Amino acid sequence: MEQLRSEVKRKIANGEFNCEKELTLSLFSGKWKIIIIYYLGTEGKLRFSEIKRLLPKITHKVLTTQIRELEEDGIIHRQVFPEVPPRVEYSLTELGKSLMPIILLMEEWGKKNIKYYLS
Amino acid sequence: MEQLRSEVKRKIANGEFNCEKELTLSLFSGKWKIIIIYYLGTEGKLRFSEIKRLLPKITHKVLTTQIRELEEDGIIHRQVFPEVPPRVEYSLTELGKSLMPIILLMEEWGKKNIKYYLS
DNA sequence: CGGGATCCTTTAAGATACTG
DNA sequence: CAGTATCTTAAAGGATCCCG
Repeated sequence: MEQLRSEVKRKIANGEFNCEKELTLSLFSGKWKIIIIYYLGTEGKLRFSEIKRLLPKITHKVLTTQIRELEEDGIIHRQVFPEVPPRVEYSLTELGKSLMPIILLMEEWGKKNIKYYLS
Repeated sequence: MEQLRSEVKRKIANGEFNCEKELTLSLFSGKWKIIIIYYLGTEGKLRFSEIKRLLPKITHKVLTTQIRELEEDGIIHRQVFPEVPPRVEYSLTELGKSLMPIILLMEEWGKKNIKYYLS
């Protein structure tokens, strides 16, 4: 993997994590990150506008930020096609793909236990 | 389980979750929550001051807040012993215990992949 | 189409002091 | 010992506008 210039790296360097699970959790910490990773994991690759369509309530700028951070953390890969208008496709890196079991477990837990939070 | 008056419940009611994994993730979302749940999961039960000792950098007030939210979300149980000075013991509820596999998977992922974020 | 810059608002977290 | 109240700070998120 190429060199990362990520927040995670900075937090490790500054001793801001108490343990490794906090590192993992920090990768999901952003209002839309887990669902972006999930969609890329199930769809394979998606264009910027396709992700945007899947998340109608996210704003353009926020999607850009979330994607950029995931990229800096080595979770997603960005491929630019030099066309006009530009086309950009996103996909999970191998590291990103390895997060899928965690996400699926969270999905499963949520489906099973949401009943405790209803009404 | 007794009635919950939690943030999660409110977010469900307001349609703030896109999917069930976001519900699950929200339970961990607080700077110290995952490690508090983890310690209670491994230690069984802990007093307020014991948790505080395990997390030297947390402030008194923030610990109170994190604990209170976890309690409202049905993740931890609070038992007060009517003594002077007061003694309060915290432990995971069954719902809280069921989160442990997710946390352990995150811990494992972090230990395995932290190398990508070092140097 | 995808992205960056600026400004504003909201929320979480931290500091501090006080209480039964 | 455990908890509450108030104030301040910092960061995330969101609105809007402009650009190749």
